[in-house]
Amino acid sequence: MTKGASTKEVLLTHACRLFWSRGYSNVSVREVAKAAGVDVALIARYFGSKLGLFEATLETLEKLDPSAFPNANALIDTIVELFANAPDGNGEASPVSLILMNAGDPEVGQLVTECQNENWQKPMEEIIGSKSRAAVFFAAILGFSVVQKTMRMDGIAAPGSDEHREQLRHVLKSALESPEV
Amino acid sequence: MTKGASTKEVLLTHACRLFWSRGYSNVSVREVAKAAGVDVALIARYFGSKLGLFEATLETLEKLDPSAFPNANALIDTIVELFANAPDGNGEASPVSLILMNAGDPEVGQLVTECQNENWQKPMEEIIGSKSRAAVFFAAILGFSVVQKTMRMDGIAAPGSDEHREQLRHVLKSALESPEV
DNA sequence: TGATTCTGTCAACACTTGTTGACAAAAAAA
DNA sequence: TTTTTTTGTCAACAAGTGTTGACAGAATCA
Repeated sequence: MTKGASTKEVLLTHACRLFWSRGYSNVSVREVAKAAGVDVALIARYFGSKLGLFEATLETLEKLDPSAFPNANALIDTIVELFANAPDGNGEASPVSLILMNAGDPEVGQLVTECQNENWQKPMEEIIGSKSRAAVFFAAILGFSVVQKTMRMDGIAAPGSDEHREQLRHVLKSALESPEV
Repeated sequence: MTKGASTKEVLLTHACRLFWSRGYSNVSVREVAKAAGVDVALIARYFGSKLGLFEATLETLEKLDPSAFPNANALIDTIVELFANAPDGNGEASPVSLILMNAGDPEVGQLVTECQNENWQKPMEEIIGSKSRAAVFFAAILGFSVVQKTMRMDGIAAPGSDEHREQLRHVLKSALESPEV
């Protein structure tokens, strides 16, 4: 447990790691508590409930800031580097794992969908300037993320390599050229 | 319950619908049994266990037959029509929801990954003739599927419309032009 | 016919789940 | 100091989980 961090913070840290890698329903509050090295009851105290804890993990996610990107190409650059520098797949949080892994539970699924919409989708639409292209753009990110991080397909080059950057860049670039509807 | 179908078949039908739409861990055996209108114990009898029942649902999935596709364009045509004619999102089985919804449970995740690999990925590689392009191709299908069926983004045109076909076709076509690595 | 297998019902099992409230120790405030 | 608030511990609850075995009726076979 991180030195100096409060119990609440420690719980939140481990909850993020566990929920984001294995999904809401595959992680029990007892497991989170154990990982954090504290008692289960403290989750109820600090976050009200398991769902409250999950919500708190969502709130730690940063919102994409449209003003930080002059155009869509700058967005692509950032995303490409983000994927290139990501540790390759072990319990790493990614938009996609969050969304789909939790789509099975209606209550949780709605939380995740709203979070995705506010933090990523809307800003992307603003940067890209097209609702349909933004949707296709996001689909590309999502698909690539799953195939790379979750499924570890060997058709995808090693993260960090030039080939990997080219693959992802090509996908994102062509998403921006998708037909507007 | 479908007239004339055996109990085992009825169970399997409802298991497919439930598991594929909400994921393994979000569906209990009692729920499957109730939907099928039979007793819970029959699941153990006919399928051995819950995991056995899930495995059985995977075995009902058709393998993609490479010999049925002279080239990659034919594959695209088929997929585009598949998506166009799909009922829009209610508990419909799609490769993607299967894969990610169940990635949280190691045991289940492995089953799904193997199934995907055998039934779809390998045949696609054979048709496309490139491992890396096949991976990107699959990523495109996956991303598009989630965004359309699970998230229902309104940037994606209505399934069945010409615009929808154009969107998907563009995505798949450009995946085939991705850099080989 | 009787015997045997198939099919389904029921109650219970051992276990995990999220959640709660009583209680103690430590810290802060009076 | 005494009092109050914070922080953590413990045991237990009610509900749900997958699974099991004993049992009864129906169907099949001898």
